[in-house]
Amino acid sequence: MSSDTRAKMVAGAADLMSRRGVNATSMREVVRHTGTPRGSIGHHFPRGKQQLIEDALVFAGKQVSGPLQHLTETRGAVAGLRAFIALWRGTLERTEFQAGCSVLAVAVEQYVNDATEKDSEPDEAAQQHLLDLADGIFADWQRIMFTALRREGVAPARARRLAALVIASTEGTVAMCRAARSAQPLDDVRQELELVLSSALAK
Amino acid sequence: MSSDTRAKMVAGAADLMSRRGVNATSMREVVRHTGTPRGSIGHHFPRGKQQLIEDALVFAGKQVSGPLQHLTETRGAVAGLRAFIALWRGTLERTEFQAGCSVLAVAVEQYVNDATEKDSEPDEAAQQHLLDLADGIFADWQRIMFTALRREGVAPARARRLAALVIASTEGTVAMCRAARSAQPLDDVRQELELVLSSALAK
DNA sequence: GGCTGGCTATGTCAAGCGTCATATTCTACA
DNA sequence: TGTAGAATATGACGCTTGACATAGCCAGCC
Repeated sequence: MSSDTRAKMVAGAADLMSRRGVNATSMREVVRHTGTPRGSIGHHFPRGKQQLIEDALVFAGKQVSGPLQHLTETRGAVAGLRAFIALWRGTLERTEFQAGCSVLAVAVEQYVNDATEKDSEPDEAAQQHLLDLADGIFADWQRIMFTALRREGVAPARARRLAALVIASTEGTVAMCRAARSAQPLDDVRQELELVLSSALAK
Repeated sequence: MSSDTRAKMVAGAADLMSRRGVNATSMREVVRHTGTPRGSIGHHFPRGKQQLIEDALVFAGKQVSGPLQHLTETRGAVAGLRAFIALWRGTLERTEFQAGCSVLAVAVEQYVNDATEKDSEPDEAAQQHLLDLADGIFADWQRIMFTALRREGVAPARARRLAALVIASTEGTVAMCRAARSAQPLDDVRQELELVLSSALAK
């Protein structure tokens, strides 16, 4: 099957991006890492690395939003928060704190493509597109948490702020855990976030 | 003065790192961007790019911890939180949401040096050192907030958790603001964090 | 069988990278 | 004033990168 190769490339790119970031992830390393043929890149990704990154991003986004959506719908906002954090904790510990969030990597870095030429600007449009994609994924996660809070009676504005707090603090904490090679910050933040959410729900 | 050139290189590297990330920041671009002589790199940074990054990191760390420490000491934890967030908001808006936090960039990326050879491992020790540095800076900011909370009567364990929440959520929010090209998440998160802190202080 | 079209394999290319070596200029002190 | 040492300028080297071109493979269908 052909799309098997393509899927492996996308997953491998997402994995490498979450470990090394966007610019440190080369297409050659993706194929090395996944055992996929180098020559197939041009076939599956005619727009090159930019396209690979885009696909890897939405892949990574769905990997999170899937479980998150399911759990908030079946067991509520607090359970969703716990699952969200547990999911990142799992990623961190499974990889010995080497992998983080590839969406955050895109939001923090600036993708620069070497093989672009002579126009005045490097590739501002491409970078904007990646940022739009990352923004959309963050917004997606936030919307899931927002909906769960609304369903449990939290006022719209408050729900928006709380959802932003949950997503942002978790993302930041994952990066800090990577630096500290410890999951302790995640536990600390989870504890405080649970307090905040349950107190907002009790009102 | 010689150290003037050196200081400009460090500041320029910190700025570029906060915009593009570690790997997308080349030494050639640092000297281009700062108008400093390329040949001086070897003089001021005998250990090369690794050393430049390290110096830029502690430079960026101090730029934040200075004001943060001063404000928490003179006006308390909540004022410190407001200043911390206002500081990042200023950076975001001044650069049209192009610059973020260079410490976060180090925590999210993996620095890979091209010009290393033939040993089995690339440069694991160098990367670990950068992570240690970033971890130390995060811990520094956290300690300042922790101390302020303690001074205002918050129990040690709680103060540690709250400090972690403040730093992590702010870092995450800054990255999200970059992706969204909007400071709205920062406002949302600031509002919720103020609620949390003041309620913890009221106890 | 033969052919066609989706894949794969491999090599080349220009450009950028960090580092090093060398040459030149500047500067401060004897 | 003379001179040593710091600072700067410049070019070369080996390497990797993304992109592209060419050629080989191997199904499925006439």
